[in-house]
Amino acid sequence: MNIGDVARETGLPAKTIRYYEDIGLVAPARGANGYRAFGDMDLQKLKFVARARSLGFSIEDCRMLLSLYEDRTRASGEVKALARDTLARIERKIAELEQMRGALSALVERCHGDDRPDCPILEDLAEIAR
Amino acid sequence: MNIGDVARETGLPAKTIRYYEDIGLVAPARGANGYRAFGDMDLQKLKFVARARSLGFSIEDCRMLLSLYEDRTRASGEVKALARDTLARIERKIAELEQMRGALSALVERCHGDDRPDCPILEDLAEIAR
DNA sequence: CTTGACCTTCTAGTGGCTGGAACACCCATA
DNA sequence: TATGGGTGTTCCAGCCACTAGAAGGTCAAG
Repeated sequence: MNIGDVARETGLPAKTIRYYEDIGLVAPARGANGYRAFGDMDLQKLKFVARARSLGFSIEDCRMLLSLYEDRTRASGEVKALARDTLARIERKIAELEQMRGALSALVERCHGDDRPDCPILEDLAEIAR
Repeated sequence: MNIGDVARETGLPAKTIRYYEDIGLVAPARGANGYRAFGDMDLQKLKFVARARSLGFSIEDCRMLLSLYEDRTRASGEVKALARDTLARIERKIAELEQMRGALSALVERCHGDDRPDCPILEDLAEIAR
């Protein structure tokens, strides 16, 4: 399989796959022409990583998860701890964004948004700067 | 005012303030010793930016907002449009993170997280990779 | 034989800082 | 007057996870 096929299969851009090779997440073989030759295992790994990334795991988490996945004797506790940390990080981020959304949407609602120059949004920004 | 005072007043790290000068958001005067000498307007601007950043506006948005703020004749519609775009971006990000949270928390709950090697989290990652 | 899709490597840029080195300066105390 | 600690300065490098783009090699169809 060439990189384009893998990109289609995994949904990852080819650039990203090359980057993942660069940082050592996968190590595809090379054909005589210098093209990357991806095997089934490479494809599996990349799908695994794509899924983990979509769940919010960092690249380093993914590296860890891959090695845990390959270690048939690992305890599920390790994986769960990693997942819980990730979940907590996601939840903090959500809370932060919800805070922003609340404040900003209140301002947007109060701003009439027409041709007049007075604007509650700028007033809020400036007032807090006082 | 020296940079340290401004950092205390605005809550921004001194490094960040230097960076803001670098990219042209503020242009403090310089004293004879080469130290930045911040005036009241600089302080106001930095507080304005800090507030705008905390509401999720990008640096480029902040630049725009500052110039809109300085333009006494600008229409509030421009500001509102910028704020609405920012709000939409925040809402998309929240939705994405909530999606992650849902999927990941379901997995975390199903994982017993003890010494046994079977782990629904890894199984999910691998299964989708099939 | 040409076209066009694909592949390669490489450098550099994104956003918004942050860390650290190496040096200058200011002020209070001994 | 020495000195020591807390400030300030510049500059370069690094973070994360890619992404853009240039310059070129390869392959299959018509």
